[in-house]
Amino acid sequence: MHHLSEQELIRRQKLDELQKLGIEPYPSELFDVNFYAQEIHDNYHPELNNFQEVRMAGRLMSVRVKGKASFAELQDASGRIQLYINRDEICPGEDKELYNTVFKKLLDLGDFIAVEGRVFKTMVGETSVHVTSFKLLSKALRPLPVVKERVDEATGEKITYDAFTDPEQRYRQRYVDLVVNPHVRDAFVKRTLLVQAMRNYLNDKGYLEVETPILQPLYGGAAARPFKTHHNTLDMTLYLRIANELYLKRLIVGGFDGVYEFSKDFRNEGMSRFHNPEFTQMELYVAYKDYYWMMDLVEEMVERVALALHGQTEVKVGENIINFQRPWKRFTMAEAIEHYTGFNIEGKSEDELRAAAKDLKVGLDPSMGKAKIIDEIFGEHVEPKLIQPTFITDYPVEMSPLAKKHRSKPGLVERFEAICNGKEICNAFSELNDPIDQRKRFEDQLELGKRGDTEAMVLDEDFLRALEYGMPPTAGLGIGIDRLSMIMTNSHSIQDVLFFPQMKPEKTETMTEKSEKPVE
RNA sequence: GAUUCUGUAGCUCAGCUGGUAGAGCAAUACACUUUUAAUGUAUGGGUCCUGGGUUCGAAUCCCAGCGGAAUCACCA
Repeated sequence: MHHLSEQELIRRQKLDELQKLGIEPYPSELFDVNFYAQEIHDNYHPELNNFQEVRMAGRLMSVRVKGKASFAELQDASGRIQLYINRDEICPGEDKELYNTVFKKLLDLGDFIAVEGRVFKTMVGETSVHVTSFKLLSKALRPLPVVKERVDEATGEKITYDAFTDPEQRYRQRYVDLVVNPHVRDAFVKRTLLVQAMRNYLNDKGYLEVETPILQPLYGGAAARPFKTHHNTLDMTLYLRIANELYLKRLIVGGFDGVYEFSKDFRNEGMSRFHNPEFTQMELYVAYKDYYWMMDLVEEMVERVALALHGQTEVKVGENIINFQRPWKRFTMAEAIEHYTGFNIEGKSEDELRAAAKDLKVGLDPSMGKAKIIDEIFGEHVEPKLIQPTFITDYPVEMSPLAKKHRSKPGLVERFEAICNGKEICNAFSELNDPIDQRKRFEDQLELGKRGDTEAMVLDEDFLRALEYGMPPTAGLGIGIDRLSMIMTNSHSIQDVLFFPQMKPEKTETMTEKSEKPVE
């Protein structure tokens, strides 16, 4: 156990004293809450005399003792409400111990308590609960950070004092962050609303939410390095999925018309404010559709998400106001690159592209093929400039081994990405369903792998077998839930939309076995 | 991985060119029956991230390590 601070020792002493008084600090029986702080604030009217029998529970977040009466603040799942506690009402007889000792001395900030009482407005106009009885529900042995707020009378702005801001502590002890930083809680609620809005939209369309393997014998469906693990009984290598694309397509082969999955994916790559080793994508596959149709769906779905979260299509992100109202701009990749660099990539050889990249000061390494070079130019000179939601279409075939050849433009595939606030938020294609072509694309990937591309895809023989049985023409989509959440909640870092972002171990002693590097 | 910044009380932070630690909130005690960053008075609380080095003397200077943040590069 860690070294106990003075305050922690005092709280443990109080625990003993409570028990000596016959008060159980961690009672078992339920407490039947009938109202939350928010609904009282929203609906209490003194002239209606409503909320006269409330039972509430939550954390005690501040106490102002004023002699024989006290004010306190109770924080429940919806917010805070002030409590008014009068000694002689809590303790009608001669024995004032419940007020003088239990309430004033043995309760601490952070304790969970239950109260019963009636709602009223104080002389200053603060809606409060006049407490008629209270009960300890759970004693807190560690002090929470004490964050105080004041409303500036001149400007009406909220001023926060002693905010709990240290990023390391906030992420490592997210439970504390959530208790004392209401805006953190709001961002996570919005993330959940976002997922619900998408799920409702997809269910309304009649698509089937499914689950596919996270542990996969072959990793596929994206260009990324995987996490590798081992199954003892089967004595075989398994990978944590980097995508679920190939499994969802197998389900389309199996006869489902529309399937989707909110998928935790894992990529063994660098971390940054945009990247966490595990992240969430929603992948959707719909039979008999193409990528034009899918663009319409994405616009409609994301617009609906913005409306669900903000009640409007405009969302403030950093310095920008982003408007998700349909229709979004659409450019081909060649158009976009030419627009921002003046260079036309169409019909160029690898050497010509390499030379152009050099002129544009884009760093390359020798393992990069034609497609990768184009991707680099795009990533450097175009993507960061696309702030409003924009579709980029028609990618080089080499960088899209699972997308169908373009119906009219040789060397390209029917693929689009939506870019927003300078970052990709989704990736979609008319899915490649020609098994002969798919096999050739996998073989090209193997070649790239031999050239040193560690993210090249591996050949999945079972997936090819499925395609050989026949897959209908299908439109597919992957949409990054974390990225979209960041935009929709105006979050600077992915850590602000993940409850428990990946971090280094806290102490060297707690460090588990140092993992071995996989031998490739 | 590179560069820059950073680690002091439960929290937020001061601490100058080296002289053995400070504030506000929180805690403890007392007062106060409609306060709200409540107030007033008093008190306690520190492995100054860790380990070395320089020095009569290190929170401060130097080296190494551990943790964190920002920016940059590859990936969603």
